[in-house]
Amino acid sequence: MEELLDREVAQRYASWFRALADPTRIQIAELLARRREPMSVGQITAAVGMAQSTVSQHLKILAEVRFVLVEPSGNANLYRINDKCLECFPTAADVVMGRPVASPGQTPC
Amino acid sequence: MEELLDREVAQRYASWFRALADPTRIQIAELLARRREPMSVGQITAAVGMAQSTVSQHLKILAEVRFVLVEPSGNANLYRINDKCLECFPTAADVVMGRPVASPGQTPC
DNA sequence: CCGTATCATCGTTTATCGGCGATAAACGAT
DNA sequence: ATCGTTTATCGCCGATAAACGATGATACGG
Repeated sequence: MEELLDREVAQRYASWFRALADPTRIQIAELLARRREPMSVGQITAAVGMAQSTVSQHLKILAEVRFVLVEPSGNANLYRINDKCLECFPTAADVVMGRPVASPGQTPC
Repeated sequence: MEELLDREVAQRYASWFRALADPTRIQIAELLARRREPMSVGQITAAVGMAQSTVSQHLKILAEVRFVLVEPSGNANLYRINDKCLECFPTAADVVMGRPVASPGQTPC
């Protein structure tokens, strides 16, 4: 009879980790995080060196968990890192790995 | 021609995130992190409420990335959280999300 | 030595993922 | 209105993952 982390919270965290459970998405997220400015899908595709449809799919997955944000600009779609996740995601990693957090029992974002 | 995070580093980070890309493994890791003491597979199985073989498989995945450590004790196998990953994993999350890190260009562990 | 307890591994089934090419949809410009 | 550009979506495939039951290995207690 051990207490477990609430299943729904675990589900949410798992979805965040799953979004980064692919090396290409890691590279895309890190790229967008380093250049703080938005990038078009074409630029990202050129950088990654994979098919455009593949990159678009990865961006969709990253956007679903709101690690990246979309902003249509004229014809192109611009993606940028979500500054809020720059905080809440590493904090979630702390929680899972057992590091105490400022407001206990609260989800980090 | 954009610079990307090195593919091998991205692969390693992705393998870490993938290990936590499942709610059951999140719960197991958080449980082991909260109780800092080792637990047997039987105890963990009872806590999780899934088949023993399933829990064993999850523990194997967590152990492969060394988030948890195994220590055979008599008959039972005791699993505990790896204190070193309590540091390096959230740091990896920082790197991916673009937060500057103490020694740049170095992997966190 | 035998039985029990504990855990890992194997084989199976079902579902999801990651990649691609092809196609559709939205838009600006001509 | 049509064309070219840009992005998203669809269909497909091989590979991987998650769950289970059954079987196998290893240690302990009679």
